[in-house]
Amino acid sequence: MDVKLKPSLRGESTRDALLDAATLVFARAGFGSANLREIAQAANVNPALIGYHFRSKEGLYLAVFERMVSQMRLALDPALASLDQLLAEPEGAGREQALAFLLAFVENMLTYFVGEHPAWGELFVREQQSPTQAFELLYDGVIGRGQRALVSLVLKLRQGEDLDKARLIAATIFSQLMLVRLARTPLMRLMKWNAITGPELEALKALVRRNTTLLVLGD
Amino acid sequence: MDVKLKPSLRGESTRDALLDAATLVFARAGFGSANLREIAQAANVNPALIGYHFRSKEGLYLAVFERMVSQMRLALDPALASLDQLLAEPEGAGREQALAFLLAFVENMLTYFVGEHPAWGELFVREQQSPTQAFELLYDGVIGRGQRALVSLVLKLRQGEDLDKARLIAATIFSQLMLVRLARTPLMRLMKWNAITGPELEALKALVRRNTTLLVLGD
DNA sequence: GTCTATAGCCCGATAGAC
DNA sequence: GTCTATCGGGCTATAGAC
Repeated sequence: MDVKLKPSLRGESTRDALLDAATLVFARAGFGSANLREIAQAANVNPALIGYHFRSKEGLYLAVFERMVSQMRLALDPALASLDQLLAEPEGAGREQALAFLLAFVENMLTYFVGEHPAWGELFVREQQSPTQAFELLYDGVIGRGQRALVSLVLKLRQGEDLDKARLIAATIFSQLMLVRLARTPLMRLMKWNAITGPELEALKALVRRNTTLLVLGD
Repeated sequence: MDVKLKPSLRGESTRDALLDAATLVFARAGFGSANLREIAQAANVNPALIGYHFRSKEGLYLAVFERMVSQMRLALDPALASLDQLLAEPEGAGREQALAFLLAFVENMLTYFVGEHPAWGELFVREQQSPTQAFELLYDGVIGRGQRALVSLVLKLRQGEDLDKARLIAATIFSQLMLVRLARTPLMRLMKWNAITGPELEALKALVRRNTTLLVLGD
């Protein structure tokens, strides 16, 4: 009777260990340059188990994104739900709350990708730059939703704005968030920073708040 | 007497063909995933000649960046020279010209990387995201100079501004330019574009002008 | 589910003829 | 300078024992 009661307790833990290690290695090296032996070693797991659990390198890569997207949605979905409430208010009302919401939204994304989950930030950027099959998972799960949220907020704050212009403004706000991931090295040289931890992150948050306010309210 | 008069006419042309092909392949695949046989085939050249002309894959990669940087400087250096003249004017004078210069500068960079040399734009972004030895060539040749130029312009337009804040504003302006390279796919989906050619590039130029003006003059 | 062992492939580099 | 041929190493995937 105890057979199959916990059919995969051991399997689950090696699966998770492989996903953790793969997240880091794929983030650093990208799909093509990542090495399955290295991932297995970092996970303290036999390399052949990758084939057993994920079928192939590509299967492992996609599983990393599936888990990442579902985790991201735990943070994103509640925010989107409260945004829907905000947007339900009549046209002219709630502009102040909309701005506050927008600023909190971008600040949280910055903290999330830079401070809390840098490897996810890397994977996120890599797939946008060189999309693979995993891009669809990302787009359906978080990118598309995030874009629509930003566009809605921009429209709420700029009543009657042209839709294309609102979209471009939203895209600009979004792109700022990747400044740190993308241009990390030149940024650190320019600022004479040795790392991006507490104080540097605070400076970036203040910058992003300022920029976002200007971009969404300006002209 | 005619021996050695043109010591490398044939060699030069295969060298150039290899550099042209390598630029495209490295831009698309990155250093690690690029394939020397594919490069040789695209250049219509025997694969063994890569070793002869560039010693190794890494040698070829660095040669691509050396050529790219020297070409970029042909466009950048005259602009920086005229900027020096502008900056030589007394503190309060020349603000209008400074803004015009800044807008022309970012617009030209956008045209350069998006419309004229997309592969260079790719290589440029890749090295910032994952720096290798080639990053030093880029930084000394163009990135560092470009950063300093942007910071000078920001300071000229915001007299007495805190240096760190001026640097961060300059970095933001710079990051916009990479929006297209970095977030090409999600941007095109959001805007429902099929390609980024004439009209789309014009829309982006207008956006970057607007954003830059707001970012450099705001609050 | 996990392990060992290895098949089979692709890649960068280079020796050596021309 | 260019070509053919190949070496040696590293990679993913998998067969088969436990």
